[in-house]
Amino acid sequence: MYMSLKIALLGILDLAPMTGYDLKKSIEASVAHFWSADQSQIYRTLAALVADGLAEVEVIPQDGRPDRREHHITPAGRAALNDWLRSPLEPETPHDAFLMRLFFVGTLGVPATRAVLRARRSQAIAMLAGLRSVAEQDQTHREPDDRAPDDLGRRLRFATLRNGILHAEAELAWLNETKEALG
Amino acid sequence: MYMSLKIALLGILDLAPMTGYDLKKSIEASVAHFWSADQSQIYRTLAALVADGLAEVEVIPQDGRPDRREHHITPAGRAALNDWLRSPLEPETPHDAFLMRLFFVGTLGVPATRAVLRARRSQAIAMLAGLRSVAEQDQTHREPDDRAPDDLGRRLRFATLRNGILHAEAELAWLNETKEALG
DNA sequence: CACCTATACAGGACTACGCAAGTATCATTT
DNA sequence: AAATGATACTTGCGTAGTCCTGTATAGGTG
Repeated sequence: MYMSLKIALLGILDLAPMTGYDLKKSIEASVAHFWSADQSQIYRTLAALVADGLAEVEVIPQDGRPDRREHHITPAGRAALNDWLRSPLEPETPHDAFLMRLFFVGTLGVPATRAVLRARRSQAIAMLAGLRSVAEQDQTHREPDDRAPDDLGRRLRFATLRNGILHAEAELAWLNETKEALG
Repeated sequence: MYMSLKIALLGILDLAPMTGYDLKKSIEASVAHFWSADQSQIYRTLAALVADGLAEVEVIPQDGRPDRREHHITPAGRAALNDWLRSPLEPETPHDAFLMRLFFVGTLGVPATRAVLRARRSQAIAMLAGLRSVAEQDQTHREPDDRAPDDLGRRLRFATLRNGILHAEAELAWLNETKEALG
């Protein structure tokens, strides 16, 4: 959890300098399946990066529109990013509201329990469909004979999608198993 | 995310009245695989429940030790719990620091990427072993001919463990697939 | 012409949470 | 005799995050 939005911003700024506004859109377009951030939180975190010397602002005047405050990653920022990427992963403490619901819903009886499981099933199916369509586009837009230097990065971005897909499938398998176990 | 610790506390207090201290231990013993909470956060949230009329305190003097401030769920608390259990599940916005790491680690090259995946593998194996041992104890301690009124609750508590196990297995399967994909 | 959307940012109010330390006493262990 | 661990709760500090509102202006749509 710690520092993760800072890292997300540094990681994206490492690919290209951009404004807070651009970052918000970039997050929605590329890492939304495993991370999300509020607009105001992005601006605040960006200000923190600048304060820490990890990013710098280049003001680009525009007419009509507000100035672009384009943020560039600094060498210190790149070092902080790389340090974090190589640091040990702290095992995350789980917070799963759905499992909590299931844990306690038994007192309301079998019909209420089934309703909770059905709702989860709908969500899992929607999630799976969303991930699959993004993954297909990813496969389609890919050059057939890609020997580009960012080939590793592309494979890894695809792998994060596959992760979501396999977990969504596991969730559906678990839902079937659990439905059976309720008789 | 919202209200979930309140719900966890109400859910546990619905089974038996207890102190904040007891709640901390109860959470560690029963829902730790999908929820965790800091001690001070438990006390704060408990105070909020009392302020909202969802729980009441019964002070039980003890000699030597501090008084037990035993918290009991109120009818309003039970109603709030049941309302939440029947409310629609808000789809959770994901925050997965590991996938973020993987997404950006490509710039550091294949060896650093493999290191990240290996670390994840160790964690997944440890997680799986932990869940399996809890699940086995659960199976063993269970009465063979259980027709108790809380049979549904017991099955659901077991189902939350199975959920964790299936996801840990899915994670390992994904790790194997991803390792292959890196060549 | 009114409304909506996009671009671009700022700031307050609030919730949730974790870490750390402090207060107090008894029982057990070294 | 001193350290530790269990019971039981409190307080302060800092981080991370959301929601909502406000400030501008340009361009397109009904």
